[in-house]
Amino acid sequence: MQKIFTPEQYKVELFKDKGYIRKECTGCKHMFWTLDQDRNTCGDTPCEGGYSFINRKGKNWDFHETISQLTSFFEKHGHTSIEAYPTVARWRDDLEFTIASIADFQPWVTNGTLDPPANPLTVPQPCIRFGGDFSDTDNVGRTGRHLTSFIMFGQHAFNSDKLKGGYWMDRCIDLNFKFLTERLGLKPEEVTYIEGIWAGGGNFGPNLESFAFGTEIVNSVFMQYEETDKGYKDMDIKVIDVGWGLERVSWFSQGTPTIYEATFGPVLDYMKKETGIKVDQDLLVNYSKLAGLIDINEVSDVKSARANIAERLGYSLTDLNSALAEIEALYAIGDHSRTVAFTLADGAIPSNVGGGYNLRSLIRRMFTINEQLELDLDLSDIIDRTITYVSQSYPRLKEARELVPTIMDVELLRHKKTIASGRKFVNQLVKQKKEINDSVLVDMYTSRGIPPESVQSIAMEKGITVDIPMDFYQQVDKALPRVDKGTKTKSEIDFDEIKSFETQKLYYEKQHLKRTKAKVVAILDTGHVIFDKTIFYPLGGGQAEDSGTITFSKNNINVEDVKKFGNAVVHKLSKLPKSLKVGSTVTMNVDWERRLSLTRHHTAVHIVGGAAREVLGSHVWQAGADKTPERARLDITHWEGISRETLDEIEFIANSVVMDNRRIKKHVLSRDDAEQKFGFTIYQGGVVPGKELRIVEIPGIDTEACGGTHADATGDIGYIRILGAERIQDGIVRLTLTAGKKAVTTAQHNYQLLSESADVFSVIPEDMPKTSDRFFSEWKEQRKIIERLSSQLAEARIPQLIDNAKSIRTKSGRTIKLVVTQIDAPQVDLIISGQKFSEISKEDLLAIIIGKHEGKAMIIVAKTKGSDLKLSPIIRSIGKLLGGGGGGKKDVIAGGGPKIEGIEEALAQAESIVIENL
RNA sequence: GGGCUGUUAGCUCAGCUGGUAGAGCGUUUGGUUCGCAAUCAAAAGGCCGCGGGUUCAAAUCCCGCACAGUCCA
Repeated sequence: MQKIFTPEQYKVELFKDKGYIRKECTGCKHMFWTLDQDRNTCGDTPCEGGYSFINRKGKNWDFHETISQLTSFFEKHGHTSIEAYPTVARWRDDLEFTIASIADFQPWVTNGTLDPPANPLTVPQPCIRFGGDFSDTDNVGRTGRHLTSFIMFGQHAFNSDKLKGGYWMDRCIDLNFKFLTERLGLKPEEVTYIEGIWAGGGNFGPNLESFAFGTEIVNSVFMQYEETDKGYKDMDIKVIDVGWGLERVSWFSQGTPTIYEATFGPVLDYMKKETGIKVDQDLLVNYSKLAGLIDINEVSDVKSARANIAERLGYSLTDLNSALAEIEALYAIGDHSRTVAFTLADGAIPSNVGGGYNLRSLIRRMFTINEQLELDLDLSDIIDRTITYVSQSYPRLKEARELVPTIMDVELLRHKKTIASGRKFVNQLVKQKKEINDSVLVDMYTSRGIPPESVQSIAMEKGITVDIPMDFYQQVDKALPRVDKGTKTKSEIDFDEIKSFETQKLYYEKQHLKRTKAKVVAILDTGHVIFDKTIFYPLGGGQAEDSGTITFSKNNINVEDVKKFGNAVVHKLSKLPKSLKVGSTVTMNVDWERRLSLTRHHTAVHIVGGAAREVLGSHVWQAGADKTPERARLDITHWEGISRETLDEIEFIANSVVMDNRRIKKHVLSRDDAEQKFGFTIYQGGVVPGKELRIVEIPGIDTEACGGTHADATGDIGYIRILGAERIQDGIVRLTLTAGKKAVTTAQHNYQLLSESADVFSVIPEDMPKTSDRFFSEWKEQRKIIERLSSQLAEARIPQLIDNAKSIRTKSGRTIKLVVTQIDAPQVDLIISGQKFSEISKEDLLAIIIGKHEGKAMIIVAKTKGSDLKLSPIIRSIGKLLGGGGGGKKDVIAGGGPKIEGIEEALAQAESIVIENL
């Protein structure tokens, strides 16, 4: 593979024109390009011995200025600036969050299905990375440069035969050089370019990284090849993928000690003022220059890297840590606040699963930092200030403003509960004198969420030392089940085979067409058929596919499945007549009842979603939906369960919209117009790429980009009934609903249930709650009375039992008094009798009570309290006669069996069994 | 998506390898006290989350479900 990357390939026009020299770095041995004859190192941080731009006087661009500098520069050079995508990557099933600017265009634009919104383009894309090399969360704040959210200012050009406007390496590096020198003010000889190979996601290509003053400023990637089974080949669409790290550019231009001062500006200043935290500025600057050497890829333990730096600065590690701890805490909070603001604004909710879990962990980290360093910051307020600052460039962050305090309160409460329960659990272990070993620590962490450090400090208070094993997280990993990466089920249809076909979609153009003629254009090897046009709606957008029949030469053939691949709609038929050929004309008939029901459910889902947003708040996003003819499901983001009262409220609004009989507008708009007019909430089902969007607008309640079938007016739905809500996971509530005829039959069925129940009590349905409540409390009262009475009854038997005792002599020569009797009563009853007997009787008394109750035989054997008689063998022998057994450890033991016909024999043999066994 | 915990009195929780459901706090009543705090005594308060199964017998064992917590992807 290396072979294809020749020096010639990297030699762009700029290098030729300006006379760049290609050299090998004496440090890292990488090849690099420079104008400086005398330069021997590539420019990368380790090779330069740290950052030299810190405290350097530069252009001093703050966050917002950096965005506008980059935007205006590229606009000037023919790029279109598009609005950033949400940070929650709804349009992708392989990502939770947007992690790079190019992610906006994957997979549809990069695989050629859809044209890019503009070419070339730039996009100031906020990206979220909770882990990985770029932003190991634990180290955010400590390395001076890591962030959990950052703006990747994407500079992209798409190159293919069809697309216009693309460019390749020459122009890209030319622009790069212009920006660095003309805008950022660097001297040409200060900039170096390092050759590299970038690979990811099955693609690879050359890249050139731009360096100056000991830091990488930007990486220009040229996605050119894709890996296949037979090696590699040229991509159909070659992509310029340049992600300008916005914060990094801003930091470079300001020369502040860390990226955090450069990025969080006024928010960081406020936190410093509020907490009174001051830092030794010289130390911070000196530390920061060297901090660039911390390579978290190679030095997994940041500690050892810091120890190294401490030594070079003439500090002990402890002193360095304590000198920087507080300011680093503020950095981390600044970073986390921004990430929380971005993700909440785009509809993420903290959760126990998925990306929401990352968000929760991050919020908890904020709490922990705030507590441990006793910063006493109002975190909701910090996030709010972050929103104020960042929203100057990203106005939609303001969406999160209302939600922030609620979410933070809910999360804080939860966090406190977890900590409290951990404390209790540890105290218990200490009290029980149980050893707190490694496996206990692992268990505490994985099933209760209590980190080992907490266990340690709680145990410490009790004077117990707990050692945390060095490989703790490896042990955790080991304790977890191996994750079975499910292989994707391959579609039986070969996409390449049908890529070129395009079916006219009459289900959009003539939505009410129940019947039409169509011509076969292809019959696939798999037996699927493609027609020139279709009225069958294919599975998609959470809406089930249509069914119906195809009439061909007087045959009615069922349509079993309809799917869409690219622009082709593929039908699976129940049978394939031999005479059916390409060119044959058929008649299509759609099952209209089914379609109508699906349509009503789909529109109902939009209305209910809008109503939920109205009632619960603007944080409500669709997290999934499913519509079948029977019912519809709508998953929405919300942090708590929804009560029936609230559901009723939502249902009421939804039905008011239905009764308004509002006209539903369906129009195709350009993406820009649609976003401009309706905002990003149109992407409830995910961002749909492409220049044009099909917009379904239900005035006053909901507008979405949607490809489903919809009613013409809300009144067509008839009636919407929300059946229930369940929390399918933290942060997501699933609403189940029906519409139209199904809603009516459901309501009828519900009433039937009520009325049948009411019949049982012979009351009218209205009285049911009162009546069932009365019956339940009466039942409870009576149960108590029965208990009391049977206990009295059981007690009353005792004197008689003792009087009837008969003296016997056992095999071992012991004399005891025995009473054998039959009492038919519940077991509990007999046990009470036995117990009273045991308490009252003196000398060696033994009672055997045999009885039947509810078709089963039971035995109680009771001895005088404190006597040493062994009862188990006796009850087992008698139990055998009844087809069962028995046992116990106290003075009164119980047993029994299903054979009630054995009772007489048991009574008869009881005495001899006692003699035999004692 | 895959695991692991948990669910018992109004609250916080015990309940060991199946054999009559318990404690502390709170509540009510009564005593001591001018009254309160405090303290003593007594009482009330449980479909042992729901549904199945195993067993003579299930809060306890097994299987579903619901709800809650938590870890990993």
